[in-house]
Amino acid sequence: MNINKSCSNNPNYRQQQFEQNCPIEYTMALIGSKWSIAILRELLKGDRRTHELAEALPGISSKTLTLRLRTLEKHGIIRRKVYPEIPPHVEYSLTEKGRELQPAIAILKQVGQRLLSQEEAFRPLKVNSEVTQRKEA
Amino acid sequence: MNINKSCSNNPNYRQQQFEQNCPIEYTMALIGSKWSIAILRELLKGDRRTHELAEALPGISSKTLTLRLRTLEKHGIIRRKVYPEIPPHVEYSLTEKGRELQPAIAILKQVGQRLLSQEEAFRPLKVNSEVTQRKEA
DNA sequence: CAGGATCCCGTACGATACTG
DNA sequence: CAGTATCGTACGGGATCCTG
Repeated sequence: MNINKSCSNNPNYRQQQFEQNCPIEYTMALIGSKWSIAILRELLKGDRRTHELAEALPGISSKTLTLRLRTLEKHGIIRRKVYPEIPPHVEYSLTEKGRELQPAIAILKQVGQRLLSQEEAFRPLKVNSEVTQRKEA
Repeated sequence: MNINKSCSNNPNYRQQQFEQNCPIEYTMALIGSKWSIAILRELLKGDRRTHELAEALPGISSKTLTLRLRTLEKHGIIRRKVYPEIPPHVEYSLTEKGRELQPAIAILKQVGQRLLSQEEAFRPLKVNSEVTQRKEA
């Protein structure tokens, strides 16, 4: 596991350029930016036109939407189909490769649920640094 | 699944403050920032002193390291033990809650490996937008 | 309708000191 | 050794306007 070493001392973390070697960084580059997962979740439900995505993701800016879509496309995660009509018609769909992200997204959700429930249960949520006596003394 | 709706139109994504409801956002708040996973992976190997972490994570600044550690601690992911000695001695360890992040990290790695191998296999890596004829016509 | 071009801002992170 | 304080920067992302 050379991941700790090679992974994160990388200024371009979560950018188009990443360490090229670290699988974790690669995944994070795909799903780590703000709207990526939301877009992917939407496309997991089915193909979507641009404005359908925009409407399903209230708050996203058109700039960010296209930027994320371009990046995902670049990595072969989604496919972009242009129907040369007027008005324009563009449809996005997940590729097979893109569907492989689903388990990752699912786990992120599962783990989050478990951790959230624990957070509610104990309600510490504040720094509870312990001061301990010397280890051996 | 109200996640798309509630999840990501949130300006504080991946910050200490998050939507409080979305599990995915919560997980991303924990592991989404640059050095989080690297730190967690190191602590998964065993308890670590501050400088041990710093040395294992070449490139991280002391500021960022402590910031990440504080955040993780705040969420009950790690534990901070202070041995009041001179020179100071602080030791970090994963909590039980923190260990639950391991499967997520593992999946991120697995998925990344699979996707990376496909990337090498096909080497498209460029935008290959298709222009298609009208759907029905 | 899809999306490019600008302008702007918050902030996460790095570099570099400096303390107890 | 562990951590804070300060300063500077890059960049992700929002808002707005504009085009084919």
